[in-house]
Amino acid sequence: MSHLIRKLEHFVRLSGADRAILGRAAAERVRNFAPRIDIAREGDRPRDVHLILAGWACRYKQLEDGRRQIVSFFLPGDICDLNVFILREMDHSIGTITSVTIADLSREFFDEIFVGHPRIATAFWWEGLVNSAIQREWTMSLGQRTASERMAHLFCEIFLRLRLAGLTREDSCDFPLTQADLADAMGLSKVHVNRTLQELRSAELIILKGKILIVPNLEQLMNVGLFNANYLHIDHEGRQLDAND
Amino acid sequence: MSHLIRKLEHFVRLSGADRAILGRAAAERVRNFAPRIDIAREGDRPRDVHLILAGWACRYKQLEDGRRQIVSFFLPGDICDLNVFILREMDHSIGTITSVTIADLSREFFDEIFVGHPRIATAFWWEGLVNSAIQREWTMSLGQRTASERMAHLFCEIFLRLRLAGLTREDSCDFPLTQADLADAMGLSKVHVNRTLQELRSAELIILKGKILIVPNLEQLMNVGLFNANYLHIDHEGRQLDAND
DNA sequence: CGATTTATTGAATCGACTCAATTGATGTGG
DNA sequence: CCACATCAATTGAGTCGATTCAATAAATCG
Repeated sequence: MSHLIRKLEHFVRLSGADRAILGRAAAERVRNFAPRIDIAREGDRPRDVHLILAGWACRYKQLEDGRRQIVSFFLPGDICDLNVFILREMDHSIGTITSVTIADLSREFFDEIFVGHPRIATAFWWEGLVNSAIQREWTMSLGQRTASERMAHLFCEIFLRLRLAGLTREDSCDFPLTQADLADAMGLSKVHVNRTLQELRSAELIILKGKILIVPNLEQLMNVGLFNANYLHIDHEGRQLDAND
Repeated sequence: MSHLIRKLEHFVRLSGADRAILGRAAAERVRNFAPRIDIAREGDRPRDVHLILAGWACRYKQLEDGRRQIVSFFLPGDICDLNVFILREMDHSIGTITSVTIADLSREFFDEIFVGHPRIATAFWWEGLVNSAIQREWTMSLGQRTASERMAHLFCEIFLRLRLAGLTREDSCDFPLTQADLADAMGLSKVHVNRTLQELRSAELIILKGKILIVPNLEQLMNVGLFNANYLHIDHEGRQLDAND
């Protein structure tokens, strides 16, 4: 939960009461999943909105012949689409990467938020808009960036998103993705991911070993990935809505 | 306006009053744009939510070195992100393809909808969720589909979206995109788009000439594009919210 | 510790790209 | 309404980024 609050507070400052409501909602229906398990499958009826409390997960889609694309990653503090439950069926699957803890948030919780807690509501809107922007940026990456630019870009994005959630050290963070995961996310073959990683490593842009990523020089990596952080909208803009305590 | 209503009614049946409200909102602040003009630019402060009344537009992003990616198309009846105005600046540009007529919808209009008109609010939510799903599907296309699959898929998507808005004849529709537009949208070179089109044409999957697209056999085209319409969520699911008149 | 997954390397191939030139449309002003 | 200018579409040839297939090395896990 703290990861969500930490993230949202980059946009809107919440009151103690706001934080308490979020804390309660996230403590109610908590579930744990093993690594490499589906939380939801394409075709399922969406019931609740999931909040990731701990661990990494992803959305993915698959073609009949097995080709698989990871369309987004869920990091701690991320929420899947607000209001999904108005749809009849999932158009994609959600699977875990590591072991994952989620909280299921009910329709009623959101009804309550949207009528009585405008600051949280605004923060949720912001979260959703940023997720859309991330999806657009992935479209950009897949369409225009070369393999190494694309990888560098993804490393920047994940590093910054983790930092917002308070999940980085100085210049390092956990990084549990396998090269196969990276391949599925970047639309590249495993072999080429491997070679591209070697390239980034020998340029001393990243150190990636034992599920830990070190970014010695973020600015440099951003340059290589043609990374512009504007799409993450990390400006404290909700000021007019700030709580006073 | 009628295109928006027509589209939304695939999900929620609206009342006469609902339709009237939408009609009024869309008549208030109407603007016209010439073809190949920017409606909004990356970096601008977002002021209003735009509703496309007529014509085709697109969102696009550009890298410093000029590489350009169209990340989505706007067709008549489409709305750009709800609540964009809470963000400080645009992370992408919006440009016209043809001449375009838009209506600017204000913050106040949405406040009114979300408190007093739950059916419209639900329909807007649905619209937004479908747009997210479309963006994910583009990620899938760019990451996994081959050039010809990708093109076939796009033709299917556009044809179906236009049909929802009431903008197709039997098996044909307007199609004002140039091969350069297609290239920017599909992450391919112009030359390769040209060759891929020839391939689809000689397989008699499409007839594309003079800005008119004919799809002689949609089912066949869907097979080639590995197209599954589930992501458009065109099931009349909001039934419980239907108006009675 | 063996078993399985993950990472690495080499070689051959192919899909898509670039460059460059040509043909065909479209549109505008005189 | 034609002539010219511009933009859009097409074709050919050579190249390159990324792929596939296959084998090996290194981690990780029960």
